[in-house]
Amino acid sequence: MSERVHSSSVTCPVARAIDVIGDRWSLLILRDALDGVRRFGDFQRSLGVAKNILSDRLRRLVEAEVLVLAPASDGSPYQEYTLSSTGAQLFPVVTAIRQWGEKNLFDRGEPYTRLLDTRTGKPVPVMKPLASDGSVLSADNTAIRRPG
Amino acid sequence: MSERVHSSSVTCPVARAIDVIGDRWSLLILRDALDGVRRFGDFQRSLGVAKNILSDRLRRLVEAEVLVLAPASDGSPYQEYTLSSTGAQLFPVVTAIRQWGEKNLFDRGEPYTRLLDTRTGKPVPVMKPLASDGSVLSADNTAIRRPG
DNA sequence: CCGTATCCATTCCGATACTG
DNA sequence: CAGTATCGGAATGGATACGG
Repeated sequence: MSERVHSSSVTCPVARAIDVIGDRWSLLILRDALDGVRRFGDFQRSLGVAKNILSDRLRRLVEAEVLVLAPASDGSPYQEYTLSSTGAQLFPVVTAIRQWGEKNLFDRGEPYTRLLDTRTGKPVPVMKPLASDGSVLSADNTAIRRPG
Repeated sequence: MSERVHSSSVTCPVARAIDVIGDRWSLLILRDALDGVRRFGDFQRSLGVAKNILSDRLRRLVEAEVLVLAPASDGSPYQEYTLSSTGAQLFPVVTAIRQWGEKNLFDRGEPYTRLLDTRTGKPVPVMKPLASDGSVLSADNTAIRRPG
């Protein structure tokens, strides 16, 4: 069911983009994918989402060609969900969201996690800097955020 | 009902941000708000959303302090939904989404609308440039996109 | 381990009617 | 014009149970 290939006839790029990634789980999946998560089970554990929902969202993202199913990478006989070049270009989107959240949704000194450590797979807690006066955060998102 | 002031105990800035703006209608409302839309009826016509839904989303955004209810601005005896400073900082988010959509969700030569003309209130159709080789779009979102 | 299928509760959405 | 109230259908979400 639901044969809609491209977002109907929406001519607004924002609206069309939202049809693809403007969903809670899809956005969270992308966040993880951009941090290197590739396996079904890893997404599932990271997000704590029901498997049927995860399955549905992953399928949608693959259909939208944001994710691509690749044969494997380690020994496992399964497939991985990797970012397509289109999907990789969502980095600025997720980064902008993250920066807005860091700056506006946390109190001073309140700890937050910045993605997962690419090595250990564990969240990396950091502190919102207590810097008193004029905040230094620029409005763009060019700063590299990867810990390593 | 629903007394959640801040997103439960989520420590990921992306997740917390998504709880506020990661909804289809909220994102679309923000898109319009960032282009100067302020009145209930204008949002309603622009989005084509049911009034009860719009009412709900606007209320949420006000509660989250992304939007602020201001007494008026023209003669009308009603209130307006204006962006708070926090809300205004979502510009990079919407811009990043728009750029991704423009670049990846439209065919070459396919027309799309870039927000609304701030004067006339009508959508401004533009063409995706046919530029052949290496795309110039940088990975950041610092470029100003306003037509005028 | 990687999914799919099914059941059930909750939420979301749109249309409509109604108030000030 | 700016909402609120209500109602029914659709989609979503979680928890299993099941099969490759």
